[in-house]
Amino acid sequence: MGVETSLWQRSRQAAYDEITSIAMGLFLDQGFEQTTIDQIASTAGISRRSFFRYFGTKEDIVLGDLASQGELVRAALEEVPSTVGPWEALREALHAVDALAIDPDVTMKIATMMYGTPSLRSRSIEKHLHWQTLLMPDIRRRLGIAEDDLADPAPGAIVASAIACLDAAGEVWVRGGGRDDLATLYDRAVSAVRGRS
Amino acid sequence: MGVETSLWQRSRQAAYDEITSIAMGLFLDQGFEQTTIDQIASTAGISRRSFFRYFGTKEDIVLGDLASQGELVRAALEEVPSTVGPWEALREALHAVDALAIDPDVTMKIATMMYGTPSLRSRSIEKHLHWQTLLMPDIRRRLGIAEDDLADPAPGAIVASAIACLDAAGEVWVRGGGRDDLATLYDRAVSAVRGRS
DNA sequence: TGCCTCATTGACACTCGGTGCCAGTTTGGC
DNA sequence: GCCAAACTGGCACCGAGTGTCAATGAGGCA
Repeated sequence: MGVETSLWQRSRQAAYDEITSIAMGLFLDQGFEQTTIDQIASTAGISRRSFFRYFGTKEDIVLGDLASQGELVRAALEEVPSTVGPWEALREALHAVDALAIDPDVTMKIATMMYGTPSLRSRSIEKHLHWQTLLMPDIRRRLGIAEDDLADPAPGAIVASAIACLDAAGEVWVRGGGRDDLATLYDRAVSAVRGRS
Repeated sequence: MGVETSLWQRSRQAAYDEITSIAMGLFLDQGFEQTTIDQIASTAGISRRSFFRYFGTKEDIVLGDLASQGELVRAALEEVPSTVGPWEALREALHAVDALAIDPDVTMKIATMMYGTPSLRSRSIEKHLHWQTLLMPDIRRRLGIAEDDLADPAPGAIVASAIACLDAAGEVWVRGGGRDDLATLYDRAVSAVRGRS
């Protein structure tokens, strides 16, 4: 019962958004590692301690959405009819993320920063690992493997490979300055992996 | 000129090995995150500061070898005749790592720790990412792609997928308590990814 | 044997990310 | 207008990692 988004939740969200945008500005301006949390907090006008009530880690400012995006991909994946094969289904599902790219210029800057900052890169991999666990059950189902059969490496391997393809495509996309289309690069990566020309 | 392994280098190596073994003992005993560097240092009878002259990070104690193993795999990969396709060649090359497993019991414990400790897991993935850059040139050659053509996501995708398969296989191997053969699991993962049966 | 040199070492101080705790303040509900 | 619950800021604290510097110890050389 009651409204889902209480007044409190909304103002909290507003603060969250503002901190994010301020921090992002600092990151893009002077680099991720060169920006300290004290700086972010004081710029945002909050205490250092309060910052950690909004974000668990510094990396979460950049990657915070990634966790929820994982849920999004999972939802999209389960929308795909169960007759569709794993690869095709994953292709569909991963397109859900694609739809979020708002400003391509900013996206490019963030992506460049991510590929160039070790701690960010490693955290993003961790998040992708989490995607893997989210998507695996569905793929396992598509392969006709029992829910509780954890002895088959196939589902994990397929999901991990698909994500690896996305990653490889992303890297080329960044290196190319965003000239190519990410979806096209992804398809090319997948067909290379699967052997089909 | 002169002997490669000076007396000094050798004693340093001995100290390195001893610290590693002491730290590993503590890790396996009380967990990675529960073990502090101060504890390692004092147990090993060195100062905290000296510890960081042997290891850049805490994770490097566990994963230090992984970097050099990457070189090993690269060397093994380049041994494989250039007529052999990328997947088969990678299969051969990755077996080079397999040969290092000395004590299967200890290997199992370390692997379990690695898959169960977030920071270790992400660091190990980072190292694997480094493998990727090492192995890509050879695979690019095998695919008949020009050295300077970086616009094709294929080589990176294939290498990353192969490593992802190894990772997925490793996870299942650990979960299964080492009952299955890692090489077999890897093969199964790869064939699942490539669509063959 | 004694000296010179240079790498290694330990100690101290410091930065930065992250957490636990507590007391004060704001906010929503009644 | 009051009460309880949640938010806030400040403080102390921990652990990882780095810079600096003085002391020490071993090897080379006369």
